[in-house]
Amino acid sequence: MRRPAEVTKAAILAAARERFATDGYEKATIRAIAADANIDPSMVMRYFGNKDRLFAAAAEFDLDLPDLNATPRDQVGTALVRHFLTRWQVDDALQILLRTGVTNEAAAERTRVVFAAQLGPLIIHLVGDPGQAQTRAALVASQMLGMALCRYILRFPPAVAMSDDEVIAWLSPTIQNYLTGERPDPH
Amino acid sequence: MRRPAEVTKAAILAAARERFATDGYEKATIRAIAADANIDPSMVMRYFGNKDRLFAAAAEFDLDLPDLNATPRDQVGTALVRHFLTRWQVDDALQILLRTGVTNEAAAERTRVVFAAQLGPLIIHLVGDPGQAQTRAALVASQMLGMALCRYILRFPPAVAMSDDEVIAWLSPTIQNYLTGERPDPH
DNA sequence: TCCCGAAGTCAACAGATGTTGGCCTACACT
DNA sequence: AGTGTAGGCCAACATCTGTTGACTTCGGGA
Repeated sequence: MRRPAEVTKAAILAAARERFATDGYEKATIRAIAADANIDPSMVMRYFGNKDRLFAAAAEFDLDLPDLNATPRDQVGTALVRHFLTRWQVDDALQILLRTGVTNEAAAERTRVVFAAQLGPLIIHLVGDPGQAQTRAALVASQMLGMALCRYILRFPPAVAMSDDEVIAWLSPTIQNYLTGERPDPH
Repeated sequence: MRRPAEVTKAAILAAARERFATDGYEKATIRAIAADANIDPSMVMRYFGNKDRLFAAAAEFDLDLPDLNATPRDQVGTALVRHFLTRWQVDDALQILLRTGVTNEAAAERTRVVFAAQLGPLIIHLVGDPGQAQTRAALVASQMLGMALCRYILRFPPAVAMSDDEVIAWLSPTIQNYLTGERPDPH
C-alpha cells in the first residue's frame, strides 16, 4: 500500500473534514479519522504534527461569496440567501465551523475570522460606513447561521420540512433589510 | 462534612448546569462537575446513575415565555425579542441547549422538544393554522438562536458590541414579520 | 544489484474518562 | 451506650485519548 505523500495527506484532510463536520472537535478523534483514511494514526501526526494543526489545515475555507455589485441592489438579499443555502449543502465548510466553533475556542476564532474577512468586505462595498457594515454583517450572519443551525444541526422538523424556495422567500426580505434597510433607532 | 442529600444533589445540578453551559456535553466531565460541587465523582453516579441521566436532569427547562395575547398584536415581535434577550442573560438554559445540542443527539432532541412544546403553542395562539404556526416558530427560533450564537457563543465582535436596544430595534421587525407577516409565495 | 530515503505499521506511553464496589463515619434513633 | 443507615471518600477497573519512537518494507537512483 504505497502512495505518494500528497495523496495520503489529502485523504487524511478529507476524512478529518467529514469527522469534524459531523462530530465536532472533541468527538472527532485522530484514531477515527485515521481509520476513515485507511492509515495508522501515527501518519496523521507525521503529516500534521498534532490535532490542533490538523484542524487548522482542515478548516481553511473560502466562503466563495458572490460579487454583489453585479446584482441589482434590491435583489441582494435573495442572492445572499440562495448562495448560503447552496454553500451549506455543497460542502462541509459551514458545518465544520459551526459544530466545532461552539465548543472549541480556536475553532470559534476561525469562524470569526472567516466571516469577518469574507462577509465584512462584501458588505462594506454595499454600505458606505465600515462601522455600520460590521453590524450589518453580524445581523446577516446571525440569521443565516441561525437557520443553518435549526435546519441542518438541530434538525427542527418544521425547518427541515421547508423547501429551499420557502426558506429563500422568508429570509430574503430579512437579509435585504439587514443589508440595505434604514438603520432603526433604538429608543 | 455531612449534608442532607437534597442539598448535595442541588449543588451537583448547579455545577453540572454551569459546566454543560460553558463546555458542552463531552468536555463537561463528571470529575470536573464533582470538583465544582466539592464532592467525590462517585456521588454523582449515586444520585443520577450516569452522565446521560445527569444531563437529562440538568436540562429540564421552562422557557417561561410571556403571554403574547396580553400584548398588542403589532408589538408582539418586540416583546419576544426582549424576552429572549433577558432569558439568555438571566440563566444558563439556552446556553446549555445550544452548546450541548450541537454535538450531542440526545441534547439536540431536548432542544427540539423544548422549543416545539413551548414556542409552538404560543404561536398557534397567534396564527390560526397550526401547520403555518410550526413554520413560523422555526423561523423565529432561527433568528433568536442565530443571534444568541453570534453574540454569546461565537462572540462575533460586532454582535457583542451592539447594545441590547440596538439588537431589539433590528430584530423586532424581523420577528414581527415571521409571526404576523403575510406568507410570501416562493415562485 | 545494492541501498537509502520515504511510506507505512506496531506497540506502547501517560493521562483522562465513565463507572464500580468496598470501606469509613457521623448521626438520629432505640 | 449501642446501632443501623445514609452521606461521603478512596482506590481501582477498563477503555479511550493524543502522542511517541522503533521497526518494517517498498521502490527508484547509484
